[in-house]
Amino acid sequence: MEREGSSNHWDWNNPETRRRLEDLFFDERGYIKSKSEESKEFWVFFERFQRFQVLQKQKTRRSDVGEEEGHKKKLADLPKEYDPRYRINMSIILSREAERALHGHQKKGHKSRNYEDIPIDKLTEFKKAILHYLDFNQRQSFGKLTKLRKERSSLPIFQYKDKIVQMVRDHQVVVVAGDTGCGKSTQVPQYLLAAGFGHIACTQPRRIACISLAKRVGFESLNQYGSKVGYQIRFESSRSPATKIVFLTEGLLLRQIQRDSDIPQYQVLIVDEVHERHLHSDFLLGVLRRLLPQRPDLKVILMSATINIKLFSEYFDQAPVLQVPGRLFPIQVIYQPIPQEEAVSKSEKLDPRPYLRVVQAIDHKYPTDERGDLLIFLSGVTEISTVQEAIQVYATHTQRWIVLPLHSTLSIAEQDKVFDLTPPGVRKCIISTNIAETSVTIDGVRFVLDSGKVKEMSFDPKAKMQRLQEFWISRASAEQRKGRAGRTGPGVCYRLYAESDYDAFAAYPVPEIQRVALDALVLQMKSMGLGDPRIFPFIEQPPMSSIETAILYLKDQGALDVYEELTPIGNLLAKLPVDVVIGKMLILGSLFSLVEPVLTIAAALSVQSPFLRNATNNPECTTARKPLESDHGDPFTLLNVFNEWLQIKSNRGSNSRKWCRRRGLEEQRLYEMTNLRRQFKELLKDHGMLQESETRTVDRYRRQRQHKERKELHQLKREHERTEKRKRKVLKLQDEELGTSSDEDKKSSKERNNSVDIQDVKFKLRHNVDELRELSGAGEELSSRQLSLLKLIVCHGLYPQLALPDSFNSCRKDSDQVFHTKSKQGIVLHPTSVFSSNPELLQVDEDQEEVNVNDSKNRGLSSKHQIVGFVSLLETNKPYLVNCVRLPALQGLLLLARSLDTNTDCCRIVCDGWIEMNMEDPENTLHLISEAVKVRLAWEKVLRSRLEKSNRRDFDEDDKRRWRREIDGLRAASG
DNA sequence: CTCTCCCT
Repeated sequence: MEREGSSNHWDWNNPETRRRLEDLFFDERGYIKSKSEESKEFWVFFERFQRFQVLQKQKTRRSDVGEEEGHKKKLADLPKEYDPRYRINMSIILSREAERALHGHQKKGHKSRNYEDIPIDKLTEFKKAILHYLDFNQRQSFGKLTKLRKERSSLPIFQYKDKIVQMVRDHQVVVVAGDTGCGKSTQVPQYLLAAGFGHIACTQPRRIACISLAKRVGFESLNQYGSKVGYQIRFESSRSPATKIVFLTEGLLLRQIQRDSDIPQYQVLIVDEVHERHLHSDFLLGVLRRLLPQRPDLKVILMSATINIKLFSEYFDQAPVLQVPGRLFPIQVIYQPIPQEEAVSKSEKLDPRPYLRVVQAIDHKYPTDERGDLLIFLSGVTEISTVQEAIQVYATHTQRWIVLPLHSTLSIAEQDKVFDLTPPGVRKCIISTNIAETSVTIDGVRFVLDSGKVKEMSFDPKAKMQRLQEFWISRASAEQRKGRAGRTGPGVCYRLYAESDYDAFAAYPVPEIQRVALDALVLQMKSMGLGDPRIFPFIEQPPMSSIETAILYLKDQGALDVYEELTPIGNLLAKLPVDVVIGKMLILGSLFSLVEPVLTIAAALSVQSPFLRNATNNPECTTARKPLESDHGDPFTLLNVFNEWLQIKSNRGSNSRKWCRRRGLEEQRLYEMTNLRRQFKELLKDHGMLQESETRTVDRYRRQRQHKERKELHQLKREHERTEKRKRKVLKLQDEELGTSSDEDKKSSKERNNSVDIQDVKFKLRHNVDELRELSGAGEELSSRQLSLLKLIVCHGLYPQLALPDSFNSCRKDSDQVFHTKSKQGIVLHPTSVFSSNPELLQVDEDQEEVNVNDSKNRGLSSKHQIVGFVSLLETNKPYLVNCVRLPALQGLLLLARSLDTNTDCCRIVCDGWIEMNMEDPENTLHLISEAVKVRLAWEKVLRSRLEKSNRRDFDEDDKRRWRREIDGLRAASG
């Protein structure tokens, strides 16, 4: 009776009821884990199932069709091949408690559990629902699996499956050449795994490719391998001991080889996209060629587009080649060379008219209800803006296009817009750099418009200057660009050059190794014991002058000795994943109690600038940025940005995303910096340059709070992962009258604020913000003494990258300030530099002189003169100094210059044979020089002894005391 | 008055 009664008032939706059922049926042994994401999914299913059953009862009350049959037909579209044999054996899915409850075997002692008021028919019903749920899921998986099998077997490469396996069995090196869409990157690793190979690594030039390939391959196997497919990139890994296939970046594999040249952890190495000819992949091929005889059991598969295959095959002793056809739709090519008068416009600005004409032609020729977006390839950001402006006018007028720029200096949010959808009858017009050639793949592109131009970085070894210049693309690039039109259907490629131009293009782009500075490469080669880099058998030799320049530079920097062997410093530099310049800062920085800001600056100079270019036009942003600017130079501005951001981060309740947006900062770059500085710190510790930090004592209250917060963060992360499915937004047309964009921005930013900031969650799981803030001293202002030491450390890293202001600068306007280096005259400040907008900081201000002469030692000397340290020299339209620091000339040069020459009466000092200082007080000059020499000797001694001891961890107390004394002396003298 | 693109 009682049971009947409670059954009538039964409510499946009662949370308490649900909790109790979960307790009873879901446990650790069960297929549905209690409180798991799956249990949530189950309840969603359950509600549908209940509704369905009610419906079904009404319909089939008098029908002969069994209830169960009915469900099966309605619940899912299942393939005919499904066989109920695949069903899970029910007996194992229920917890013991549940079985007892169902069979009424509850023992007296278990009364506390109190299931008796749950009616037995409800228990049975619930059990049935679980059964259906599991069955439903299995059928779904089964359906997915058959669909995937079909897809996989329709890939062009599928025909060659056995052939590939056989070739790999028979040869140590195999080349697989296949064009876009043949499926080589996803299938080859799986074929090899299925054939019994294990420990498979597949390298990719880009991080995102590693993640998406691991995801795709994991998905194709329906995660039946579980964690058997994974990826590993810097700072991120989904690898586990069970991983059989790992996708990793070329750079990461090279670091692994540097640690253990035999890489015993791998049996098969697949090097993908070798045709792209990146510095890393060319080097990796060289390293592997050396390794093969030592590892006869190692299998290497090179994967390439069908480009220049002979080169790769020959490099590996005529390795066999398998060519696989690609799968692209046909693409019509239309050559439309730019008329003479538009090709060379007077303003030297790109003429957008030929581009606009193509857009209009598309509107004219193709009905708006036909699918297809347009992708325009241009060489650079300014070109994109010019063309964008012109097309936007037309787009606003016709309401048929949404114009989107795409390049790497755009905020990540803006880059992601190219994946959004358009309203019906509207096409996307994506105007892009070569980022869309390989790195960003946009489906749905039907039209490609190719300018035929690309900007490429080259290197001038004489001035140690980077040069960014525009060139014609290669035929290979032209084909790659064209191919972007045929991914989802037949396409059209408009080329704004003549077919004869195309024929005159180079066949391939110049490999990176032949264009860039090889400092880091040579250093790494030395550290890997690869011998003389001049005679290393690269697949294609870099210019000998590049190698010589690199060796000379490394010698000059003390990384190589006269025999071109690694010095202790060089050895350490080779292990730091940064430019030599940054590595030197880190090494010197670790000798002082100023490591923390040095770590931050080194990290900041190793990532893309967090300052978004777009925001420079926004006056609100520039005002909000003002307080972050440092008088001392750009690296210090970056330091301020990081420290301020960290303050915001550790302040619960404040929104760092909003803080960044207001200042036009890309927060992602700050996250990257946090990861980098931690890696630097750990490497310096590993090599004995820093002492292990004492474990901090945290009071119990705080520990509890941290524990609770972490739990919540994990919960948020899981929640996010469950609901992750990226929803593509529908883009809006720009309003004809006034840009509704600002309104739109506000709205979308609000929406974004409401959702979980997953980057913030991940960041807080990875780093202890409070600890980070306290350790990095983010809240504290540096004393002027610390600041001046910090500058010296930074400039010691930069040395000899120093520039002198031209003596007539005070007569020039802000943007025309001229500087000189030893090897290059007439350089200007990059407009992003603080000094560019505040050039007076670098000028000798006669009024200020009075104020400065309060230090007796410096009386009458050029302490007011400033020299400029810079991180890099970049020539675009003009040669620019990038990332500048100012340094008091006298102090800086005395402490940094390689050579100091004086005349007999000491009224002149010539530094490094090019900077001359006129001294007013010869007696004091001598004193200063001897002080400087003392400091430099101490500096060197400390460094050497630290490096020599770096293999031993046990510094004795005497050492420490001595170092501290010397460093203090040094600090006093240089402050 | 401004910078192609990756990566340890």
